[in-house]
Amino acid sequence: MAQPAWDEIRTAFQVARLGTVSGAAEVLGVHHATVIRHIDALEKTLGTRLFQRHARGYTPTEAGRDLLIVAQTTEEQFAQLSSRIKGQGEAVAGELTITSISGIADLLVPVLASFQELYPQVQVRFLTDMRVFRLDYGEAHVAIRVGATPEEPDNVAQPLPHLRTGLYASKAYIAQHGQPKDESDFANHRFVCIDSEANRAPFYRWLRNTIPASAISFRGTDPAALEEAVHQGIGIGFVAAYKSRIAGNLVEILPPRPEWDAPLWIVTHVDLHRTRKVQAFLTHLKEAAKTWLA
Amino acid sequence: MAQPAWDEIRTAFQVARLGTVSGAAEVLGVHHATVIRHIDALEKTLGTRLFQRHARGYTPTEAGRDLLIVAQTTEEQFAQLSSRIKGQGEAVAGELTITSISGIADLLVPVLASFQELYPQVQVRFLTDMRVFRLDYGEAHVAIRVGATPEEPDNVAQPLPHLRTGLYASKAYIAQHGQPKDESDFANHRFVCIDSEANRAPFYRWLRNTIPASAISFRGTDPAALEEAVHQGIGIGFVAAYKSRIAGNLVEILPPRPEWDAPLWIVTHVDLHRTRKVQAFLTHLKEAAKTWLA
DNA sequence: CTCAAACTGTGCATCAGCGCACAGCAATAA
DNA sequence: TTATTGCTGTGCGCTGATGCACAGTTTGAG
Repeated sequence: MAQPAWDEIRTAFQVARLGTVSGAAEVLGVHHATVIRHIDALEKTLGTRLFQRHARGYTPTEAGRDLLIVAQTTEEQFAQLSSRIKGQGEAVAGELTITSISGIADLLVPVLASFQELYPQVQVRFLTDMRVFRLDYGEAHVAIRVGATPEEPDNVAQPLPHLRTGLYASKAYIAQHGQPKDESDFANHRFVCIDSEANRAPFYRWLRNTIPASAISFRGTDPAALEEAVHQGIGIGFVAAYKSRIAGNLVEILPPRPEWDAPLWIVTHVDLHRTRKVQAFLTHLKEAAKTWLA
Repeated sequence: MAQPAWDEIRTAFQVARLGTVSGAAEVLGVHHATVIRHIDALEKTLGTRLFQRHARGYTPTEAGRDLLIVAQTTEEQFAQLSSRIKGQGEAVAGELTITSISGIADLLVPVLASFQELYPQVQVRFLTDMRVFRLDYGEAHVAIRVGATPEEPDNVAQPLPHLRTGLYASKAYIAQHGQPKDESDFANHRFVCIDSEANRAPFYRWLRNTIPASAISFRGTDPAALEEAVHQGIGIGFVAAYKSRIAGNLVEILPPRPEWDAPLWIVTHVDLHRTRKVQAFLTHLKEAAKTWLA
């Protein structure tokens, strides 16, 4: 059975509220003939008269009064919704979904925490996964990406300070195997490396080219596991510079080199990029990123 | 500030619910291009994106999810309203407003009582006044009129048994003044008459023509007062035949004559005449009217 | 009684919104 | 890889909804 058009209900609502076709037409900003046609159409689909017509106006029938009550609340609901939506583009509140690879979670979580402290009405969702979340599917407001420049057409990408990586060993490893004198000594040591040949991280390519396979004593697929291996003294491996500073039990074998740097990107979808909530987070993140260099 | 069109909100609601433009178009029975245009227009008036567009569909933003929730309840409200209105034309329930002149209230009230007993879900409003209520202003569902054939264009009028009127005196009057032997004796008696010369009731025209003014000892404007005067023994006067039967303290001076009869009419507005509720009352009233003759 | 104002109602011309058709893109299966 | 399916997006032609003008009615004031 045919459902009535919502616009016709709104027209009927104004007629019931004001009592005249002309008044409703003025409020709705249409010609009064349009109002009459809406009412006629609505009554036809409902199969009942909504109004008693007379020369001085329309008086609602029982059904018309029923519609008046229902549409009244609808009117209010929509008005609230409208102003809420119009306002929320300007308000820093509601959900804010951030995504990144899990490897840099400990870098971001403090930023998220301080951001939430700054804007208590924001509910932060922090999604990390091996796969790349898609902004154009609305999966997140902001993505932190590491690696090559994002090329998606509808995304806006902004650079963050590069993620510096150096070669480290734990104090436990040094105590057991000593510290390499120079690069020629590396063959006599034990290294930790990613298992995948396909991994395109520049420092692992360097490692595969420089270190003989025999010196690589631990391989794994999970970056977090490799990092833990370095901490446990299993071997020498690459660790992000900021993590080594936090850890305290690591000895720098080779300092970070520019060619090992991984570019960090803030990526947002064009549609959401302009909103004040996203902008607030972006400035906050960029501000926090300055301290990463120190 | 411009309010969004309700139809566009409904379109956006279906898109948010189904996730695709095409799906919403099919449900709404319009072309998918129309759906896209509605969304674009709605987002423009709201000044915010409601959906993230991608090749596989539309995923709602925060604002879109907000709209989804609000419009969801609206959808349900309207569906309920729609079926309620569609059904109520067929249901004998809700308000039923009856109107008549106050003079025949006691004739109608028993009918109303038994009707309400028959259909307990009906709430009866019984309006009586000196003025004639106007059906085309929606003041009542059914009017009981007495007198000339109603001529209003949008009203449907059905005849009821004529209202018979006779000349009566109370037993108290008879005890004091005796009973008139014949019409020539009327000049020696006391009569009760309406005060207005303009009153067109046929029996009062007869009275004004037949009874000398000197014999009319009580005049008034309110029919109820005149009737009470007859009961109190002030004089001989016209009383509806059915009332004299009920009263029991009245003596018939002249029996009802056909030329004194007042036509009774059931009048309804065309728009409401077809509804089952009104029809139910009409049949009930006509059935009850048959007993008035007995 | 007459006039003016306010309202409904309708035929007609116009224009905006609609459906249509096609292009383009993404995902899935073979 | 290629073919297929299902989706979005857009220009074009047309239909149906809209605005306009005028007629008819009622009400209230002078």
